[in-house]
Amino acid sequence: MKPETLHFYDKVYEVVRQIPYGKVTSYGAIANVLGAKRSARLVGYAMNNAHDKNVPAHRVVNRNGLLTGKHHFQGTHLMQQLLESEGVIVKNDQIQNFESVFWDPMKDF
DNA sequence: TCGCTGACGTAAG
DNA sequence: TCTTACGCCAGCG
Repeated sequence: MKPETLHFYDKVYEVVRQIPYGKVTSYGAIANVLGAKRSARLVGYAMNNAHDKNVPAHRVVNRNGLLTGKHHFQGTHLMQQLLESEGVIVKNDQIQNFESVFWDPMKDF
């Protein structure tokens, strides 16, 4: 399901909400699903607004599995805490076993 | 209304 | 192999 009538940001929110428990994905993967591989930035920037959108932004990391957006969370390690509570191992802002917990949005579409 | 900025990713030098 | 530059779109001074 890919609502193309919505704005790019809204599309991002839709995809992020599809991320299952205990899984994570990358900005680039989301951008790719939206058909704009080069718009990975927008995905990240969209997350900035996602704070008020009921979106699990903590499940979205960059391509390296790095928690680049953790600064935007309340607590210093809130993002890490959330991920770990879901079974995702995080160390030094870096997701361990990234390939194991990585969820490809393409599969759901 | 115009311009700057912002959770990334890829290509090229 | 490492560093630099560019593209994408929306929100907010």
